[in-house]
Amino acid sequence: MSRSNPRVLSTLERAGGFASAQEVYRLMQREGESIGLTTVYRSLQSLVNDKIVDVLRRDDGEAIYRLCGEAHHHHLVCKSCGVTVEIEGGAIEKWAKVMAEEHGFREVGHTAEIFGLCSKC
Amino acid sequence: MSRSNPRVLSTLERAGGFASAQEVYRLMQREGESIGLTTVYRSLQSLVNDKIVDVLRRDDGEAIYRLCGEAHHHHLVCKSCGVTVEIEGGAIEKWAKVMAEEHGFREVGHTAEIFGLCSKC
DNA sequence: AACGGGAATGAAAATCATTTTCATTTATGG
DNA sequence: CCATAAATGAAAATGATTTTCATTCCCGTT
Repeated sequence: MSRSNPRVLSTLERAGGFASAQEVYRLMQREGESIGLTTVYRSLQSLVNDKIVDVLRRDDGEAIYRLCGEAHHHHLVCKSCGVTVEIEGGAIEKWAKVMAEEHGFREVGHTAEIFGLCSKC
Repeated sequence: MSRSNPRVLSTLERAGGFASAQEVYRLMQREGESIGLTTVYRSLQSLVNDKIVDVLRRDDGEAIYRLCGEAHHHHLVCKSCGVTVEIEGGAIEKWAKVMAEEHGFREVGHTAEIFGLCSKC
């Protein structure tokens, strides 16, 4: 087995929110870090095993990672120009928790996004 | 554009529950149907566009499809075994609408999914 | 300092689902 | 019939992820 390279975790932190393995890798390259893609994948896997990061899937199937317990937010995205607003999801948090309990689910997380046309578009 | 090959839909129905494109393809082959993998993918995409089938992701990132219920709903998905429960999203509908209005967005839609471990896993 | 063994690393190849390309076949209306 | 668009599928391309494997690094022991 292999343990996580600390620079990977630190980069994921710095990325804020979700990032895919490829994105973490590109980010590290851009910042001049010398690291292999393989090591990024291995480190992220290890962090997931250790429950230090969560893993989700984007619509296109790419795996995205984020720090566990990191205060998360949701997005309001414009379909046309792509502008994004971070929003609070208080109601959602509650809804997710209630729904999960109702059906006997544990260790629940959730995703939610709102998309539409912003005032300019 | 292309329309859905009816045999694909019929096979997906017969599969019951979720099936991936590859599985639908293999199933059709086993049943002696002559069809190309490309056509299976195209048909499934088309069915998704037409909101006739839902698409989700397995843990390994493979896309899985199944016939869609009628009403707008959200999903509670088990990360481990993939079992899925359709749930009402009253709170979410309201939340999405309020948030959108607050930021001047129009023509809004939303996505929301809850995932966790079901009682059996 | 030299040695040895296990862990970590990363380049390159392998895998696998999915998409794209493109030439061919099929269906359809005029 | 002909023309033209739609459908089809084999093969190649794509892209994320995993595997392989040779090399390097680390660390405690002689």
